[in-house]
Amino acid sequence: MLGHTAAATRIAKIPTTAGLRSALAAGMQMTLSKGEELFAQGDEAEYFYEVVSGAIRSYKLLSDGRRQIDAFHLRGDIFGLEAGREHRFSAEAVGDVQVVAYRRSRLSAIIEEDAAFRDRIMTATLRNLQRAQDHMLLLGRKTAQEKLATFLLDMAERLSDDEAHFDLPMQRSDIADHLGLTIETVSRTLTQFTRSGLIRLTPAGRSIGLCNRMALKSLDA
Amino acid sequence: MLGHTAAATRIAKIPTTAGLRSALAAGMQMTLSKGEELFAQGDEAEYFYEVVSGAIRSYKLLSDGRRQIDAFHLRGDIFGLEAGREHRFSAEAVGDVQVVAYRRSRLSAIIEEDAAFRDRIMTATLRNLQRAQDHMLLLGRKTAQEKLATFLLDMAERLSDDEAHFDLPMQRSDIADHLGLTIETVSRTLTQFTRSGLIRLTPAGRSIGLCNRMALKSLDA
DNA sequence: CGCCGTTTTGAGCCTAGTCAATGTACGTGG
DNA sequence: CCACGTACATTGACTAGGCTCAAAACGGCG
Repeated sequence: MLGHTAAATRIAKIPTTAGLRSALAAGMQMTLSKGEELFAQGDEAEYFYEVVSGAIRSYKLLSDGRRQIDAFHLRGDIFGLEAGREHRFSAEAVGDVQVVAYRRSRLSAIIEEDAAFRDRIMTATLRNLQRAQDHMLLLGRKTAQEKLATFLLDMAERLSDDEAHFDLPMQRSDIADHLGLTIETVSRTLTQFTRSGLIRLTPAGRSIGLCNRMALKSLDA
Repeated sequence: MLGHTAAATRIAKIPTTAGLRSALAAGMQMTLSKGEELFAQGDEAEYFYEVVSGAIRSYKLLSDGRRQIDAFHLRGDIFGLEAGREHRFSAEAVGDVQVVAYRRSRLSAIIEEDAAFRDRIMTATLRNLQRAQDHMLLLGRKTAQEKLATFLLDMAERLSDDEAHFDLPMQRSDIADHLGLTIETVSRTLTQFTRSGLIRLTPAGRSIGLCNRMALKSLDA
């Protein structure tokens, strides 16, 4: 039904470098290559993560394979912290990725001792919630054009310095499963944007230039 | 375009009773009647809230009036806590509601001193995030039938003791704006469920009995 | 009893999905 | 260096699920 592929391989959770954030909030740095799975829905939530470089997609699946990517996590984002014992969604590397893993069992100790780290966790969690709320509005109420416009502006803000040009780390099927569309609709809408002079696409389709941010903003509703 | 009505009136934020949770986590109890607004998107986020009884809808609007209700908050739910200074969504009473308001400015003090309350806040926030993630899957990838099946099972779990019979606090337009559908589709799908013997609807359409939870579960995907 | 808000039902349409084919970039090995 | 294979993206023709517009039915309440 949907463009879901991702034959991800499980990665051994072995730290490559030991990064130190603070005495207690020690994190293990790890590297994942394209498509590798960080954790799967149902896995014990022993760690939570911070992205150092690259992009992580976190997603849920329906029994028949339909996929919803609820977020792309980029540099600085913290994710994978759970209220319960198990991860409620899966997470994979979109391209090559570096993350820092924090032990959840140490969380209460960290929170008790390190006020700054506690604030970061709380703020990051609240920001994830905010993003989720914005995204529910997009999924439930925006048209395909509006969805793509919102997505492009968001990616420009998060990926580029000049807000005008950036390289998408993910492929069309990821975008489709994030926006609740099909790859065909994503492709068609981007072509339409190109023809209208809103954006400029490189042949490979991964590099994007925003030519008319005003028009995109107005499509964003 | 959508079934959005809600001519909500602003409520004066005056405590009716003073409820005490713990020495520091003092909350003001307040009562709202049907349709009253607790706060609006853009308001300063001076308080966050816990539902004592009734239901709160929290939602976002697009410029043309399209509405997405991202959550219904029922007894025990905590909501309205923000990372920034402003509320990122609006909140209204679905019916008559009692809530407890906590001052956000006291939050850091509370967190510092009261470990149990801190855990409740953190857990509540993480649960809100989990609910949001589940709901994104619903909005992005489920059919109308699946959406309604999921919704009914969720409401049964949260509203009824026997998980078989309950009264919906909200009207069709609320359900529609929560599930990313129109009121017509909600109504048609419920009629269809009734004809298939999955549920039983009282004339008013607000009281619902689940006759075949198995079948609903399988629709839930 | 009659009004008003809400829900239900009906008919037709449109946006996005499905199915299928073609095009393009890139890596591999002869 | 080029032929080939694979994965990804684009385009086209057609379909369908859910939306729109419209009207009728229903329930609650003054």
